[in-house]
Amino acid sequence: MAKRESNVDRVYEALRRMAADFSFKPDQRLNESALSEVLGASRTPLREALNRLVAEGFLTFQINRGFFCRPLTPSYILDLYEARVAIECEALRIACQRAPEADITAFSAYLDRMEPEYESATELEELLTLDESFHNRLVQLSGNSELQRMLKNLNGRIRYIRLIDLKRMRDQAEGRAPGDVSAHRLVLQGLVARDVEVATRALRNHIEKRREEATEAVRIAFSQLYVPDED
Amino acid sequence: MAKRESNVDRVYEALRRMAADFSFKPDQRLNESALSEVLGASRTPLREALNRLVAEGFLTFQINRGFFCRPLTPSYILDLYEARVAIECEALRIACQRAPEADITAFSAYLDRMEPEYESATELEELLTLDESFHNRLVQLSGNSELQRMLKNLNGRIRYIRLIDLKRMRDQAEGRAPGDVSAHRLVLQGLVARDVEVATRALRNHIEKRREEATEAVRIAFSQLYVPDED
DNA sequence: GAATTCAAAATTGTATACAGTTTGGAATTC
DNA sequence: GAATTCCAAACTGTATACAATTTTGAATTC
Repeated sequence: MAKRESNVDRVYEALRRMAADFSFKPDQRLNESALSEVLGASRTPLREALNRLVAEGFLTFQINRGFFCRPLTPSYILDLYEARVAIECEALRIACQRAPEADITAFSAYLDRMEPEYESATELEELLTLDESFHNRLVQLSGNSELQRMLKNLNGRIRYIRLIDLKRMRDQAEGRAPGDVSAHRLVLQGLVARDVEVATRALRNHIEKRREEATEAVRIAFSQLYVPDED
Repeated sequence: MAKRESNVDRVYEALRRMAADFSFKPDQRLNESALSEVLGASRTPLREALNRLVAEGFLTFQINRGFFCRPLTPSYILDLYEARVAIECEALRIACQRAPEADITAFSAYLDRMEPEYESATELEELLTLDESFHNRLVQLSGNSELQRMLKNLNGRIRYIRLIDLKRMRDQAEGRAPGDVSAHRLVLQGLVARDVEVATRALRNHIEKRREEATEAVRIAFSQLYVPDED
């Protein structure tokens, strides 16, 4: 009965969540002693986890000054979404070319099964998890572990941005945030036909549309957040 | 006079090099005490560096059993090269669409300047560095830091494979390993014309051709390396 | 002689101590 | 009162010690 999760893993997960949610303010310096107390671990495992997060792009590091929360700028958001396009469209291309017919059928069935959940989801977190799940499964169809790893990393860093976006959508459209079901259907249609051009065009359009909305949503959220702090 | 490099950075670089060169055997378990002695640092900074390398995909980790060298399988090589296609082709697409004319001109001049070096390079390391440099600069033209980060990571993990490939090429073709100058020129032509389709097709073909050669080279190198070890 | 048990040795996991560096603010200067 | 100096407090960097876990191999069993 070997332990499944190490203490470092636990600390890492907690920190990743805090970094993704911006529980730390952008550019904030992280105090190791305070964090180790909050997380119930000494500085040794804490720093191991922090080093992982730096390598993954969640945090930054300066010698003798420690670890910092990453700032959230429009160009950073653009970079992340463009990277998503790169990863997902290439995965989709590969899937069109060589995913087994059975896997595509299963993917199609998955989308059918999820559609009602999409339509009825009320929690933003739930909606986001469903959306992420669609994209993760799409990349899984490529059978490429590196692309999956990269998408997982991007999703982790983009999650908070998407929540801001979804929140704004819901606030605007009396309580309904769109689930992108139709956009996902378009991608699936291209995949089923194994038409690389049609499928990737649909996916690219979908992600880029989301990027524009998210950038705008973050801009608005920040303009409301960073009101004059001076006295 | 702030120090530029921390001890962890130094240890990290040394370990990354060892991992990339497969100074560790595939799947080998790394002994922390032995490594810390070799690298002249205690286990605390050593483990911080090892955690970074796990996050970057150079090593793997098992709880209570420590750090392991990553095995080098054909499907792993395929994954890495496919990820390169994803990153580089999307970067090229972005560059075609919005790189400043001046940057493209400078890139073209760079290729002109490098061509003689390519032709005269004798060391494999030198040739490889020149080739990596071309691809890095190409992705820089996109202005996307995430894509640059991802390519840097992939290049680090793929370097040893490319060396095996170049070595085999040179051995086969009496002392001349091809510098891919003409393939690079084709990509540049597409970029100068800002023709996304032409440019990305040339780049994709180039990388995929390299992948096939590299996979074969590694297969041969390993069949010679892993001769019957039993007695 | 193959499988099993078990304890010693080796190895990893982490708290802690302390050295080295940075930070913040009081004292000083102009 | 703005700028500068300097020192104490806070914080990071890392060696080390020891606890927890895994590995190894000798002894034992069938």
